[in-house]
Amino acid sequence: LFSIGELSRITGLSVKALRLYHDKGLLVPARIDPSSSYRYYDAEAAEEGRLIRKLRGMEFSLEDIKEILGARDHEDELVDYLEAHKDSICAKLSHYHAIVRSLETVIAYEKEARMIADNATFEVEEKQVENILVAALRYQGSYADCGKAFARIGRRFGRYTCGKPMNLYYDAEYKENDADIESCIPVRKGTDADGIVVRELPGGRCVSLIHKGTYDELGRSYEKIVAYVNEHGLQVQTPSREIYLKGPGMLLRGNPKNYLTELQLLVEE
Amino acid sequence: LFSIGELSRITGLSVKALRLYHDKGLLVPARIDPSSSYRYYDAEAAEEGRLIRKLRGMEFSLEDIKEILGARDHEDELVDYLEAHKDSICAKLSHYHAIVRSLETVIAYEKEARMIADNATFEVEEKQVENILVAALRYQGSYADCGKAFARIGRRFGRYTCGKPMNLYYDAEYKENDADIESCIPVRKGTDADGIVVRELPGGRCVSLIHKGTYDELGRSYEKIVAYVNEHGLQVQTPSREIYLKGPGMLLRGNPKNYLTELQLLVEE
DNA sequence: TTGCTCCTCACGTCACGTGAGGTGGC
DNA sequence: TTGCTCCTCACGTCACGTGAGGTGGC
Repeated sequence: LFSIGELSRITGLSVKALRLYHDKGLLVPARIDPSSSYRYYDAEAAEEGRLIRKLRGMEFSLEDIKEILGARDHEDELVDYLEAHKDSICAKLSHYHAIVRSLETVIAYEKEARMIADNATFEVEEKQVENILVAALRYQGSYADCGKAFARIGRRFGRYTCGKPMNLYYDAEYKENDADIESCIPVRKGTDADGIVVRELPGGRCVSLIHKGTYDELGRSYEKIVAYVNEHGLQVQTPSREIYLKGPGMLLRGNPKNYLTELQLLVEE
Repeated sequence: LFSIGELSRITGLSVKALRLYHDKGLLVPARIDPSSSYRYYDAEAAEEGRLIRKLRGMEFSLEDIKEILGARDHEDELVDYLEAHKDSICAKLSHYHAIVRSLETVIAYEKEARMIADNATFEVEEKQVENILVAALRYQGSYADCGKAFARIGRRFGRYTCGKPMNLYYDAEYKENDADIESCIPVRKGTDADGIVVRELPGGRCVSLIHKGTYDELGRSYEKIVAYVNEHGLQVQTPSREIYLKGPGMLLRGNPKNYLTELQLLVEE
């Protein structure tokens, strides 16, 4: 016969657990010393204990285990238990998969933003931009409306997106309200749907400046980029672009001081 | 301002949860009516609530969430939290994967046994058996020793096994002790190791009987098969084979009355 | 008065872990 | 006496859910 401590070492179950299993009638000692109340277990209990440990390792509840031990002899029932349990574990698996995927998305977004911030000069630069395919929604409104627009595009084209969201501004000057805005998200493919147009934005020579900070302060960066354009006698095309490299994420809002926005003015070659 | 019920509907969090979050300082009402103690929340709280719900959906603990909300502005910290959490979820994923795999193994074993039982006639039959590659351990001992032998082979060749374990008996008559036994498990491939020999068992014409029940009762089935052999004037080869189609599984012992054991006597063509 | 929303305790869940305080034999 | 193993409460964990019993305004 084994004392509780010995059984614990044999089975790998804690003494506390063994006492609990006794209380619950899962694993009952062969003998209990009447004077000391010491529990003594037999070899069969050791086997049972090992089995219980395996089942606990598979996250069966104590209640389930009791049923399984009780239904020892009826194998169809056992298989049903196992299958039901397998299904519930599979459900957890896909749940955790989904969590990992969204965590990875968020982490990748943050790391990319860090990369961009580390490599940016925050000075006006000239560069070539490629043609890009986007899903686009054009409307009259204020900057504040673009959140809803991006959400709407995201819902339709979420699985095809392949770049940062951007706004195109068609007005020559800044307008608080009733601005002519086109909100775009780059996509790999897609067809027009729900008022959203899939089209190719033409690339070309462009003047670019990455702005770091809140959107309120964008004006200063616009000043800088316009000054550059004038200084170099460049001919600016409409629309201008604002690319939201890092903004309030889908999950975390982040610190607005770290928001990154690229201003792009396409110019005549 | 929203009442707690309204906020609950907006955020999808239960009223009980919202009260708890208030107690824990996670989501504090904008105003508390002094006379009625009613909680009133503002629009910002609604945003917070939605965020908390997302984070809870990702199985962050309330404590984690408090830290995350507190570290809102320090993005490196946030990313660290997310990555740590991702790692812990990935650990769970692989744990659950392992559980599903072992459940599937057990379920498949039970279902196969059911299939065999359903298709078996439990009468003596003649058939051809193929050559099979096995990992084999030969020893002098009693039937009771074969459990250890199979365990030892399983440890070495577990990943290559592709069939039911079997014993070969080299003695002409039954011996309780000091029997000459070879315990084998079919394998896809493998090389000799640890005293275990990988070799090909020759096939051929054989007389077979599937025995249902405990091992104690095997004698009766042996009687039956020997009677058949004699009746048909067949020449039996040594060793005889016992194939354990269904026995005490690795997890569940099952009902010994449902154990299935195939007796095979190879005979001269 | 009835129905609705809100309130505050207090207790339950699940499988133990963590003491506290005590016993019994070497 | 000290150290070890065992015992029995009682309480904590985590994020709520489930009442019970009561309030306040329509």
